[in-house]
Amino acid sequence: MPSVLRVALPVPLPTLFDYLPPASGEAVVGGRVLVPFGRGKAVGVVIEVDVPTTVGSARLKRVLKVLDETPLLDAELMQTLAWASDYWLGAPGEAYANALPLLLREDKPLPETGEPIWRLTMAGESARDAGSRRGSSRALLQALSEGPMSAAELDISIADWRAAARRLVDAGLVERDERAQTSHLDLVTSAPALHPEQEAAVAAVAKALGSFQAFLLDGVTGSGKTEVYLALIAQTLAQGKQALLLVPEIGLAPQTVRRLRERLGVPVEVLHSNLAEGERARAWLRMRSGEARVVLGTRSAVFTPLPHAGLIIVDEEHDNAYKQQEGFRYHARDLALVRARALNVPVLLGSATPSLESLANVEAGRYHGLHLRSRPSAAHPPQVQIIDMRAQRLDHGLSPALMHTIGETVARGEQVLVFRNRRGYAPVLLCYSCGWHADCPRCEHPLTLHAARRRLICHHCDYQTGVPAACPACGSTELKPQGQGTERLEEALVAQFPQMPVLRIDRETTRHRDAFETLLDNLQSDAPAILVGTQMLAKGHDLPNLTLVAIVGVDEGLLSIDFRAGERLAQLVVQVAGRAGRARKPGRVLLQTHHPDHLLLRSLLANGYGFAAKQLLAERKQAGLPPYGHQVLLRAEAHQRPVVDAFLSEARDALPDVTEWQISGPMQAPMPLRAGRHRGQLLIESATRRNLHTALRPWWMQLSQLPSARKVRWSIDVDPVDLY
DNA sequence: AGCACGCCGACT
DNA sequence: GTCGGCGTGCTC
Repeated sequence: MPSVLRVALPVPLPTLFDYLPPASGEAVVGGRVLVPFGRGKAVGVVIEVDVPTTVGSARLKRVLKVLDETPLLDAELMQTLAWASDYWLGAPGEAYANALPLLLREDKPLPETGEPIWRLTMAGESARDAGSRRGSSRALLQALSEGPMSAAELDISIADWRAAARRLVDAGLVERDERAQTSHLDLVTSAPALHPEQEAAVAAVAKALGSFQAFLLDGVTGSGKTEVYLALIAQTLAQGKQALLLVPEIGLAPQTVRRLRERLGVPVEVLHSNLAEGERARAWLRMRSGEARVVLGTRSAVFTPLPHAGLIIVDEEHDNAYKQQEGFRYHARDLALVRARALNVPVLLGSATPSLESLANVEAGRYHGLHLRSRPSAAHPPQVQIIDMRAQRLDHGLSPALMHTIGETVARGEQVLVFRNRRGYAPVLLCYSCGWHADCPRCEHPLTLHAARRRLICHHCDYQTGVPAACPACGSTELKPQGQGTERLEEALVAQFPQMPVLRIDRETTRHRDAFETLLDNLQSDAPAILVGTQMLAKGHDLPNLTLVAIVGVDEGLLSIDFRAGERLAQLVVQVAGRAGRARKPGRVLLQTHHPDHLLLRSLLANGYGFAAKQLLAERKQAGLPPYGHQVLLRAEAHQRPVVDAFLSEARDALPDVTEWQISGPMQAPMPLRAGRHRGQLLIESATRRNLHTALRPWWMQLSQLPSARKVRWSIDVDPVDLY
C-alpha cells in the first residue's frame, strides 16, 4: 500500500483526497499544495502526511507543487477546523477554504506583509502645484504632498480616496509602494475612568488571562461595553499577546476602527467582506506572523491565526450574522468558544440582549456572568410606553398620539427615530373591488410596492414588475397600497412636518458604499430631524440629540410561527429603544401595536430584557427547544415538489434508528415556494447532544450517494438559527 | 461546486 | 445541417 498525503480541497464533498508525495520538496501538515484535480488543478491544505491509502494506485495522482515549506495553518487551527467541519457536518475542504483568505487559496507566492503606502510621483508633485484636479483627487494629492500615507491613514483623512488613488495611479501621478508596518501610532487618546461595574468586569476577565474561561458581559446599551473591551485588549497587549475582536457585519464603521487604533496606540488589523483581497490576506498573515497584535473582524475573522493568543471578544454575541447561512454553516460565536478553549485564553461575549443560548450557559455555570446595569452616559433609562393602535384613526399607519409626540420632540429641537422593519412603500397592493393582490409568481408571496421606483418587488427573490394601472383580475382601478414600509412613513412624515429634515435609512437609501456613514454624518450636528429606517438603525452611531424612538409595526414578530421570533423581537425592541437618550437628555420610546396585551411585550416593557428572556427560556425548556434541545435541519428544494418529497423521504428512511431522536417531516418549509423552487425539510431533534454528530455524519455521507439527492439542492444545518 | 460528456429542439 | 439545453457522473 503506497504512502500518501491526505489533502482537503475546496469542494463540497464529504471526503479528503489522497495524493502521492511531490517529486520535489516536502509537503507539511497545515501547508498548501497544488494538485491535479479532475481536469484541472486545485490548491488544497495538507491534513496528513505519510499515511496508508485505500485508493487504487491507478487513480492516485502526484502533488504538483509544494506551496508552503512551513505550515500556513498552525496545529490549533488545523484541530479547530477538523472539529468544526465535523460538528457542523460540513465538507472538510470547505471548512479549510473558509479559513483562508481567497488570495491564499491560489497558486501564488504569499503577498508581502508590508503596509501598502501611496506617494506622489514627480508628475504628481507638479499636478498638485498646478491644482488641476478636483474633489477627492485634489484632496489626495494635497495629503500626499506632505509625505507617503498608508491606507489606514488615508481612511481617516479622505472619505473616498480609493477611487481617486486608482485614477491617479493610472494617470502616473501617484505610485503604490510598501513599507514595514508601523508598530506604533503617536495618536493615543487616554482612556476615560471606568465606573465600578466596568472595573469589576475588567478585573474578572483580566484575572482569567492566561487560561480558558468564558464570560458573558450583559450590558445595557450605553453602559460602556466598548470601554471594557478596550481596557482588556490593552492589558492583553501589555502582556505581549494578541486579541481578536469579532463584530457583526454592521458594526464595522470606520469610526470604530479609528477609535480602537487611537486608543490602543497600535495598528489594528481589519477583516471583513468589503476588504480588497490583498488587504485581507496581508492582515491575516500579519496576525499569523505575530507582527500584528489586534484584529477586528466579522464572522470569518474567527479563523484568524493567533500564535500569541491572549483574548477573544465577541461583541453583540446574539447577532445572527455570526451564523453562516450557506455552504459551510458554522457559527462564529460558538467557534470563538472552541478556539478560546484550544488556545487556553478567556473569551468574552458581550451584548445588551444576550442570546438565550448564552444566558442558559450562564445559568448552567459554563459561562461566568458579568453585568453593566447603569448607563453612565445617560441621565435615565428610556421610558417605554405602548400605544394601542386598535380603534385609532391612523395616518399612514401613524397614530395621532405618535404624531403629536414626534411634533413635540422636534419642536424642542431634538431628534426622532421612527423604526419600521419593512422597506418599500407598502407590503401589499390590494384591489378594493375584488380582493386580488399582487403576488410574486415565483414565491406566491405578496409583492412590495416601491412607489418612487414605480415597481412591485419581491423581497424574497428580487422578482420585479411594473405597477399595473388596473386590477388584472377585474379591471378595476381601485388598487390600494395596504400597510406601510419605510418609504411610506417617510412620505407621511414629510407631509406632516414639511419644515423638518426627514432622513430615510434602509437598504435602498444606503445601497452605495459608505452611504450609511455619509447619511448619518450629516446628522452629527444636533439639529432637529426625523430618521425613518429599518434594522440598520438598531445599532451603530451615537446620536446624542436623539430623544424619541417610535417603534412602528413589529406585530409580525408577535405572531410568527418561528420559535425564535419572540427572542428576536425582544432583542430588536431593546436594541432600537437603546438608541434613545444616550446623552444627558432623557429618552422616550413609543411602541405602537395592535397587541398591547401580548405577554412578551408586557413582560419586556415592565421588567426588561433579562426578565423576558427568562420567561422565553422557561418556555423553551418546557417545549424541549434549543438551547435545551438540539436541532439538525435537512433542507431541500427543487422545481418539482415530488422530487423534494422523494429525497426527503429517502433521507428519513436512511436515518439511523436512535430512539431518543424526534423526527419531524418530511414537511413543507415555512416558505414552501421561493424563487420558483419548492422547498421542504426534515427536522431532527434530540434532547442530548450525545451521538448526534457521530450518528449523523455517516448519514450525511449516505445522502450524497442517494440518486434522488442529485435532483435537488440540499443542505444540512446543525443548530439552525432560523427554520425558513 | 465545477466540468465534461451526451443525446434531443429552434436557428444561421 | 449546427448551437445548445441541462440530466448524469466524477473528482484521489
